[in-house]
Amino acid sequence: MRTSQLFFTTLKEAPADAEVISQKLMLRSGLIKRAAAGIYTWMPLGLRVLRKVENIVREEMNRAGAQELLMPAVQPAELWQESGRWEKYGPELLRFKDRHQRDFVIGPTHEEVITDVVRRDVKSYRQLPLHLYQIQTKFRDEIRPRFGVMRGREFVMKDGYSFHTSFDDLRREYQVMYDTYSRIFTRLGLEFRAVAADTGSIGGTGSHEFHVIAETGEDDIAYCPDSDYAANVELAEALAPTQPRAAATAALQEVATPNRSACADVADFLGCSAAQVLKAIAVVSAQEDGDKRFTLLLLRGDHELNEIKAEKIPGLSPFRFASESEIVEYLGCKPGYIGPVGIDASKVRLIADRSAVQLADFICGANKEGFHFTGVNFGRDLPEPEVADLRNVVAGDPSPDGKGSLAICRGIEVGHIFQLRTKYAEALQCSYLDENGRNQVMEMGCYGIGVSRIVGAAIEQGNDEKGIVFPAAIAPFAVCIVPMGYQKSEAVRQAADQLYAELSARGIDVLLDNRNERPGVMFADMELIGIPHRLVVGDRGLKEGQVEYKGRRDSEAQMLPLADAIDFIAKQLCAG
RNA sequence: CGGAGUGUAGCUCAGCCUGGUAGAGCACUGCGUUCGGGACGCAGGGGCCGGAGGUUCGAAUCCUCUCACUCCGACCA
Repeated sequence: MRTSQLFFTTLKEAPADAEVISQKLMLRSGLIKRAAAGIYTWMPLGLRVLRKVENIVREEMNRAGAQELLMPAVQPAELWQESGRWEKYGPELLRFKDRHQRDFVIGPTHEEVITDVVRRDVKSYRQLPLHLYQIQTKFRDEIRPRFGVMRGREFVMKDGYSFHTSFDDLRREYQVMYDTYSRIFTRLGLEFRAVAADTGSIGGTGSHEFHVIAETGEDDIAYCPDSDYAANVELAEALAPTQPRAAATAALQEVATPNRSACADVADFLGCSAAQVLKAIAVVSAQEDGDKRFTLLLLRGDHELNEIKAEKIPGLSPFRFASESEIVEYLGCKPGYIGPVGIDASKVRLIADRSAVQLADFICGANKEGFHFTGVNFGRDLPEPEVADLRNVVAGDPSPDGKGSLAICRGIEVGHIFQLRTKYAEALQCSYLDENGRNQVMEMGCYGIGVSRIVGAAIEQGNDEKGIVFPAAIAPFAVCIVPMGYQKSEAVRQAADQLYAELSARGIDVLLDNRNERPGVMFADMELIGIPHRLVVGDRGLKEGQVEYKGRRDSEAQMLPLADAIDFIAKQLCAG
């Protein structure tokens, strides 16, 4: 392609509302244009990048034996009602009515549609296993779209669904996909990590997320530098301390802590560490009989509650945080000074985190505004509570695999694989006849890749002060030719045209900048849009029979004999 | 949903306090000079100052309402 034929415009300044570097650079380089909040047009240059990502994903999915299909973006409400998600999905699901007042949704995901497809046509165990996938535009009405294409409302996703006659076969395919995803992200040139994950709203058991490591990621990942353990902080287990609880030495004492309600403030005021303070979080859960059940979750003052872990405690789910008035009603005390001492165990359930229950001579609220207890001990001053893993792990915690300690980093979730089991197959009656002619519900897996998000994530990982540094595999063009005086020098024009023709003939994506621009403008644009390899053709070098080469990450350019340039570039591309 | 902020040219912004009928830089068009790191000069095109209503002789500017967008927060005591 020649720049004279390519519709692209670059900006010197990014729009003021762009927050993260990938968003700024995508807008400045003209890869995308914003149409509305979280909704973007992919311009020709950006679309080339998106297509390259898609094609790598497609190639690897096909290689793994999955078949591509394309499902509708607009889906009938009946399927969502059948699966139960019409009620459960919430406002992220964009719903609308057609002219006949029939309900529809714009698909945020396609479990319902694919299950409907498969249940209609798959009747026999002989047709299984089956893995179908699509690369398609999804819509989720996010509360706060941001970070450009990384949390857009409309986005491109590869979603695949596999169907099996047994859990064992599902697990086999799950492993195939784990390996396939690892290949995909490796080919894309991304620094990534596979992490154990919570299964979230889609449900099912067994799940891994694939994260691109980047400071601007929205997820915290706990990993062990000394082993291959990695998990989303949502899931990572906080092990119980190994040493026994220390013996009680202090006497229970009520102390005034006026206007100190936050744990850190109380600790400060009393001259100790927040780790010595017990934090009580009041939650309310609805019971089956409709009554409210009140629970105090006990954590060390320096730890954070992990709501996902708490949701998994029997009898607690679903829960919400107690309102101020409910706290006053149940405990007779304003929030900020509540604690587990002296409360009626028949009315209020006590659940302590594994680390919290380890405390001795600790500090907690006295259920009296402006006062805390010090020298508190479980078993002596209050009953032993139930114990559970309630908190987020923190850096330095022991790794759950027993091989060192955890570190925390940020990640951008670009892939997610699930063992759905029979959740949707059961709801939608997706079954087959086995060898004995018996009806059996299918086992399902589902596997997603955020195709458009990958473009943003790749730029978060690859950029410098000049602009984007694309991995070669997804750069809009592999090579650019920047001629010095294309419109003026016959020699330059001939050499540049010939290089262009030969590179094109080898199937290499090459961009010839034949604009009548000053060199600085061309250099700046080619660097901004992240072309990995650059050839500069000028009269100066041609006199010596040479052209200049510079890799996007190189600090210095080098001269090459003109005759060797094509082979040199081909070699660079093979090298990665 | 709560709080804060911003809406003026394609992009970045000034002007608003103290009302007098719209500006700069970048981008765009033409001409000329320039030409291996985002050139310069001259001449241009482009804005219902987010929308509606009000105050006023007169509103981008003051008041009210509305819409859009952005940021922060949404219970961790």
